[in-house]
Amino acid sequence: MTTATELSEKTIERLCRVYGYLDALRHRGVESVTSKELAAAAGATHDTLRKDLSVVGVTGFTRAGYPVASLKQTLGEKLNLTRTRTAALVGLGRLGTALLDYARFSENGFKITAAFDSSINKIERIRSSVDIFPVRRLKEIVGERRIELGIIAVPGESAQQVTDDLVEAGVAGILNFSPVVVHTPARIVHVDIDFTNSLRFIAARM
Amino acid sequence: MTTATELSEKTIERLCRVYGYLDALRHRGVESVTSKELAAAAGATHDTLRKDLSVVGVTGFTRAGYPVASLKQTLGEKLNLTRTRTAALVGLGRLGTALLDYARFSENGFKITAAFDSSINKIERIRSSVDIFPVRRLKEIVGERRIELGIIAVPGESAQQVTDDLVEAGVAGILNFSPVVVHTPARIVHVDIDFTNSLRFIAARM
DNA sequence: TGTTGTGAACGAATTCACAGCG
DNA sequence: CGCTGTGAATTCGTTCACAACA
Repeated sequence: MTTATELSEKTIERLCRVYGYLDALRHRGVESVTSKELAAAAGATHDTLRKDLSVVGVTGFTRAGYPVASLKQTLGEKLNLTRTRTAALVGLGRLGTALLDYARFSENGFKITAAFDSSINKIERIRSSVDIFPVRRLKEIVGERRIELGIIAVPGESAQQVTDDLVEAGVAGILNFSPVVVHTPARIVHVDIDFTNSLRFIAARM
Repeated sequence: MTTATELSEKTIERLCRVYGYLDALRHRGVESVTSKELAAAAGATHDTLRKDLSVVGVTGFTRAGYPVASLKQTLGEKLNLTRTRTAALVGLGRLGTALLDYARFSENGFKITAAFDSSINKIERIRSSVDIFPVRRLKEIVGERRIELGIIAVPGESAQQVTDDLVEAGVAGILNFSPVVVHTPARIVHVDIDFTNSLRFIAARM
């Protein structure tokens, strides 16, 4: 049943985007959508996107597009996106606090259930419904609460240390906003997002 | 001289990371570095990274690593990263204001010279050294000031409109933080960063 | 020995081309 | 006719293997 056909990273990324787009369509009351439109929303061609869909077993809609609701449901199951995930946020600088109440996380099944900073000052000052702790309690709290994801918004100097602590505490995934590439054991999935590097990339190509 | 050997996107991305890492090494006073270390900093293997370097003509260091300073210089020239670029920031919500004084931008040759929001309220409230304007003046200001880059931090609903305006005003590159994939003419280089989708991607893989 | 440089082999991903369905 | 589904061809990128150098 669960065809663990090892989806490629690119395929997963595109299908995740499609999933989000289908959600938006559903809210707008749209019932049917073509591969071409989905491709545009995912930033791909329709060939590629249909191939992605066929890889996860979505097939048989050989008429005029895919039904929004059921496709979303199917993708949600295939990508394991139906369950809400808990996350720990580390670093409450400007970016961290912006992420702390980034509404789109909670609207899409990601719930930040603990946040950490090294400055007692900040911990006391920030008003939030999320529990905030000093970073030295990271391993303890993340472990106890069985938090699944780590979101890193600390300076580059401490990013690898925070990564190691999160891994030791048992998270399965890490989203790293610091400007260094962090390293994890192979079983941990992580993504590095470096704003400055994205600007460099753009500058180098223009 | 300028071997426009059409670098691949992956190569550019990695070399940009290397460039940033070399800068950090230089500040730490390190003078020499191996391809292995550069590869780790870029999240790649040393084979791949050496191939990247050879593509931009960096070769001939067949002994014990590359000299930090001169390699940084060379990459800076090859990637066109030596000149400071101006950027316009659109959207001053939580993320936008965080980006407004993200120190790493200015430290790395990117200067936000104008910011825009649709809310007069916010425009008046935010204290910043950057000039802030109502978004309806975007085309006018970006055009006049010949701003090169656009950074989008508005909700998904307005992202494509803002994109179109930026393109019309003449920017050459766009960094889009909204949760939709925006579309531009082929001559414009743009990258879409969708936090929620990155979390989805991680969740789907764990 | 440890490191660079590079052609050759390999593998992955996209695009092409076309059959089939409504 | 427009859309889906999929094998084949092609392009692209990485890894391998090894020579050369210090």
